[in-house]
Amino acid sequence: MKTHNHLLLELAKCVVDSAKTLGAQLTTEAAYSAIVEPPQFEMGHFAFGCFRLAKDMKKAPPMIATELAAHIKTDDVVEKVQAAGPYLNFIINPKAYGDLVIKSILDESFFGRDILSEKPKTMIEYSQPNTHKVLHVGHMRNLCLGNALIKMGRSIDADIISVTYPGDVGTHVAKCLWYLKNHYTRAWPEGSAEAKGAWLGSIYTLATHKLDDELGSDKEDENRKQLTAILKQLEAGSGEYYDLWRETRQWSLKLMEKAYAWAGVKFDRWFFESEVDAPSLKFVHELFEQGKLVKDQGAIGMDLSDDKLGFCLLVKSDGNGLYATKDVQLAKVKFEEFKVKKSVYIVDNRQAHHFKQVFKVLEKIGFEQAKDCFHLAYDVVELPDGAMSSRKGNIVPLMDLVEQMEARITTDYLEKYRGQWSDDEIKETAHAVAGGAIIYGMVRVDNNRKIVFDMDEWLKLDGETGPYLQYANARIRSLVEKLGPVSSAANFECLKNNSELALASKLSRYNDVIEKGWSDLKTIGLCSYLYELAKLFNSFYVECPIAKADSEELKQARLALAAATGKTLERGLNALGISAPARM
RNA sequence: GCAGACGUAGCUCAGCUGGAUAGAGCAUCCGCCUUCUAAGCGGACGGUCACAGGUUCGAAUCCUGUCGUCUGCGCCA
Repeated sequence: MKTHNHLLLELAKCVVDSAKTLGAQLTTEAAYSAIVEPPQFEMGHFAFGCFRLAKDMKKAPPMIATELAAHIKTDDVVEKVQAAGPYLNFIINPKAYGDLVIKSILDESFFGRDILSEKPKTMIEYSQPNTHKVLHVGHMRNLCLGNALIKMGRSIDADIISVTYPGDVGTHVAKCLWYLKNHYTRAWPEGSAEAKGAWLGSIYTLATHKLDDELGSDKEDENRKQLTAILKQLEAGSGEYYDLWRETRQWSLKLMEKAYAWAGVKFDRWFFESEVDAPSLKFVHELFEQGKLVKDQGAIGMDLSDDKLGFCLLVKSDGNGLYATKDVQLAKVKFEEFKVKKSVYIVDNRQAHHFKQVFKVLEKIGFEQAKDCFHLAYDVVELPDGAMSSRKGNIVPLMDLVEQMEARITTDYLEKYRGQWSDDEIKETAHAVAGGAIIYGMVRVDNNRKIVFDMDEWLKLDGETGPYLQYANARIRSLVEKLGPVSSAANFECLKNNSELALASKLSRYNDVIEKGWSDLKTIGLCSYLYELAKLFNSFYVECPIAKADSEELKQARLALAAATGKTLERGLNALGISAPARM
């Protein structure tokens, strides 16, 4: 493990030295990783729990803590050390916060530290929306989660390729085109491609309704025949439906691009289902000929019942492939063409069984990278009245949410600046704040927990929200602008107030949080951290005036602390995919 | 039936590779803008951590079982 936190490293060395005088062996790494934060800051800024040492030393932890404390001298880093039960509590010298934390944040060396011990080439696949369907808030969770993880990873120099995998072929496309051509009587809309993309989603909904309604009627048979004929044309790559597909597909993709642009998401590579479709069948047939797959009831697949995964179907009895077929092919491309070592799939948890099967198949056909394939499952977004479905007609289209959010932010908060700020800035700020609210809302909940999307709740911007973090940052920007320039040569020893020290202490943890978030592939830790940081700042802001500080040196130290907080907040927000407006 | 996820305050959620008195936000109530941005700050109220056993010096956290909710389990994606 890398001991990149300089402050914790100093404390760890202290503990090791002290333990040595007592005759106990302890590695620096072990000491480093055993340092925690006490429940209350007043008790100490950091603490070392003596439970591990208790076994080696054959003494009770409180006794060890007392003995360790007696052998630690205070210095530029440790201002005070005291045993409290089984813990050794450290109070850090403000000078150390200045030297080891604030200064390095201000010159940004803090953020450039070498944190990861391993950097395998990692592909992260996320955002797999279907063309010809509605792009709704449910898709936003996947998008925000993937983008945040990639931003976090890249901020500490992880080697990542980001890819998306839109579903541009399949029965859903056929249904949409079928309705459009045969049953849509009104004029097609004019306007932008992305607007037509959104309209296309509504056509798909109409199509499913009609097909459902006619199920069991005399039309059912004819409908099925028409859909099959459409699919044939799409497969053959010619015909009126193929031409229509090419045109309409483009509209949906434009809508996706608009959503991605809004969220600030960029992909290194777009994989389309249509491009892996044919090769996947070819590949699976090769595997069958090599004897790696079996035929059963006219279909081809792999029997995984020994692994308690059932039968993985790869070619249907009608000769067509399935979802799993394409995923096997796509994985092959990822391994062979992109040479990835690790492969992460961000897909909702209903696909857990599917991916277990796919990864097992990959392993059995000889891809040893299969063991480094990981399905990052997350639970879905629901509405208060249940799961989102076009059938129930309870879908919140993504851009509806965005527009409502931006409108609300403008009227409630930004209109007062009209005339004072440019119209562009108001618009950009509304965009940034809406992004903060939506993205933070999506990534602050742990992956395996369902999100119930309640529009009214989301439009409120108090409490633990993205805008709360952005607001703290905007306050800092304003402070620095009014009271700057910021000097990192300030005398930090005059920071004595706990609200100053707690803030500095929290700053020191930033890299630890990012590292853990990336290694766990979770965003929640960073969300909580930034919220706590902003909260500590807001308390500090109220308790510790900067402009009217008792002395010039205190003013400078506080200003530097505030500026360092701002840099960290901005950095952290960006690592979640959230932008930090200069004022709001 | 089998498998997986979840069950913590009225509501939404943190905390979970065992460790100090279980924490936030929302809602409700009480304070704070002539002073650096009130999208803010301070305080009050609110909990048999689903239940029952077990492991341990110590369990919301680990194990087993029960109950409840959700999801998945061969020709959809």
